[in-house]
Amino acid sequence: MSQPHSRRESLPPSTPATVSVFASPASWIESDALDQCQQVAALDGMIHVAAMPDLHPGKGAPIGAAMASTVLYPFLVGSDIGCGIAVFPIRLKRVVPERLAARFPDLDRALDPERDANDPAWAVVHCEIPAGHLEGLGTVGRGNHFVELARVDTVCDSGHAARLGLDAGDLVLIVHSGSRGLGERILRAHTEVHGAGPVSDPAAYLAMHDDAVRWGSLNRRLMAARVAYALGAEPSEPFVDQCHNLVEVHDGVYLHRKGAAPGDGRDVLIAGTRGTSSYLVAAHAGPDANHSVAHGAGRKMSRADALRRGRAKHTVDELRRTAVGSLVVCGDRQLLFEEAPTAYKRIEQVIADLVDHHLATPVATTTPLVTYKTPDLGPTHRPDRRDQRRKRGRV
DNA sequence: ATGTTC
Repeated sequence: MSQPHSRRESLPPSTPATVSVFASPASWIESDALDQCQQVAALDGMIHVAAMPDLHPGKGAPIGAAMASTVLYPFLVGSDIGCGIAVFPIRLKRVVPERLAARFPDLDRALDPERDANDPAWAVVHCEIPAGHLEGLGTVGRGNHFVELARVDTVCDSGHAARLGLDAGDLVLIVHSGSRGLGERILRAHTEVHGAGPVSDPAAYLAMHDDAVRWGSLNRRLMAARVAYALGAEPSEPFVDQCHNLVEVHDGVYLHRKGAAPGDGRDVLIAGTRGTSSYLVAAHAGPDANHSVAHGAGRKMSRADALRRGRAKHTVDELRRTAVGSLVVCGDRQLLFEEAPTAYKRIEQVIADLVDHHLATPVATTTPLVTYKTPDLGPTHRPDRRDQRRKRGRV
């Protein structure tokens, strides 16, 4: 077993917080992200920072880290409070990716209780809408968010998979999304007064935070139902739904997760990329890892780099029809380059690091068939001037 | 990641 402390940085004696990086030397971790871990470790009240193998630099705080502290810092969770990944079983009669891709609903358009009163997706809502927040309900958002139809590929632990009711060849919907404008509003309200400082009233923040976590989970269920109906299937209960951006309170300690999934005995889907497999794992991370595991492959390049280098390296067509034969529904060219599989680390290495450090055990892999990002260029699309210029050139 | 955008 490789030691999680092999990369423990030397800390000034005045800083009691420890930093553990759960990655092998073979895994590339940007030094900026490690610097951010040290900056977090130096915050008042910080106890322990556990960095996952998908660690990469974020805005202020690193992404792919679980941070335990006696003080609650909203910026360590970020604006997308409640973001997570849910996996739903889905049964379809015919699986023709091209046909299915064309049937995905418009997940940029929110569900409106009045206008869409008859939408059957509302059936999955069994509670009040958290915070009464209707804006953006049922929408996927942007960035690394997606809704993916995938097929269970390799079953690594047949007993565990059977307990979940999963078998090789089964179809699933993977939904990665969060609390949209609600979480952003909650962080902004804090930041406008306190910046990156701690909350003065943890209970008040946590009440709003918990609403955003519930809203994010409900949003994933609503989207899964919208997609299931649109593809001619019935909605289903998720067998995995884990939030990787949140704060948990344990015995007076605030455990901030930022791109780090709960790893204490739960099953987690660790997302690959739009063009590579994802891994369903049984997570069993202990206190050294702040009870957390990775949440995905992790970015290897910044969005700006991915855009610049991707334009030289890829065509739009190869990003929309991937190496594994899956389709990517995405009418936003820039996003397509930013989210290119080559902009991410290899998911196999991330999983290997978790296994080597005894944080997780693979249960099954999934292979994408159709990944939805944002509505495709429709038949009514009229390219603007810039698009026309690109069309004549490479892109 | 988000809402907003002269």
